Amino acid sequence: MYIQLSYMKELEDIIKTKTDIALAKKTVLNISLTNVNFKDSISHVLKSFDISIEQFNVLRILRGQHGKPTNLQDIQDRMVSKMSNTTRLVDKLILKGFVERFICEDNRRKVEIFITKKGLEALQSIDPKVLLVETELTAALSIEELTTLNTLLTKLRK
Amino acid sequence: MYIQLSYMKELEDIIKTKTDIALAKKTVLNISLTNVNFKDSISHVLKSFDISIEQFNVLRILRGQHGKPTNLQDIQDRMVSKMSNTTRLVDKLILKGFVERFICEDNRRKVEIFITKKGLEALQSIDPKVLLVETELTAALSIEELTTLNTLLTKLRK
DNA sequence: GTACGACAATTGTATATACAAATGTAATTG
DNA sequence: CAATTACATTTGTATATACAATTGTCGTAC
Repeated sequence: MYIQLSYMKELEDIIKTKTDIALAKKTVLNISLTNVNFKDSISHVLKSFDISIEQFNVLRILRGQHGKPTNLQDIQDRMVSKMSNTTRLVDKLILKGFVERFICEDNRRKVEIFITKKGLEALQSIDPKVLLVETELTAALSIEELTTLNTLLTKLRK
Repeated sequence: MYIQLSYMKELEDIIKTKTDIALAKKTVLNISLTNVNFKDSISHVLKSFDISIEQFNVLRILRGQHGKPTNLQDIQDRMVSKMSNTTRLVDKLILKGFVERFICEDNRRKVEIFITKKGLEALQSIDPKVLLVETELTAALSIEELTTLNTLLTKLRK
């Protein structure tokens, strides 16, 4: 009887563990698959504007500054995926005329980056297209379900 | 009264739309952030084994074949993020001695790729470390919550 | 005020990825 | 059976990313 109980307990642990394993792996895979889907769709939209997702994100960060100067570190800290080499990403945006870069007079080690009128106009034409895709991408879930999803994702990163 | 009702209706629509917008954008961002978190942690573990996530995934696909020959297209179809150039990824794995490549005798256009003993051994030592990280990454949610999360993610991709 | 460490950004280099063009093989069609 | 098309992979090239080393600037301690 003792043996049986011990055995049962062990088996329960194994089953529970295996469920945990499967769930953990499944979740990581599921997030990855969903992210690939999202990224592909949004990249596809941005492609016609000759801009990458990261460049788009940086432009939006700069717009959110409302003219306040932004240096490279600020940008990097606020970027979704901390990519190395924000310098060269900004270079690309400068080449396209979407941003300007000045040396900070208070601290000559820093640079100040501003979005240009052209950059703001580009964002204005891109925004609705991206929004449309984002809405389509999440259309399969109700508002309640999306809210739950966001709550769980936020909790997951705690 | 008519005007008021009409106005109310309009406002409701605007609020609803704005909520939708916020939720759609928030969800896309949340997935991206979570994915970056996951990827960073797993990459960090794999780094000590001198292997990338994509290489690790391909090795696992090959192991899942249990000796059945696998060609490049099969691998590509089963990869999470359809990267171009599986050829060069396999090249890296060959250099490390983790896989072997043969020309398929039935159809000389195809190549057959197998995981080697060394590759299987590498996977065996990597697996528990990755599993540990995956478990830690999902530890903030209960089994019920993780199940809900997976259900929602799956539904989202439909 | 000069020597030192810390800071902010840039540059160099290796590797990774995306996409198009090219190579070699097989199947099909007249 | 020669020519054409489709298939499976590889190669070329441009761009992107990761990481380390370097440059120029600032703050501080002596």
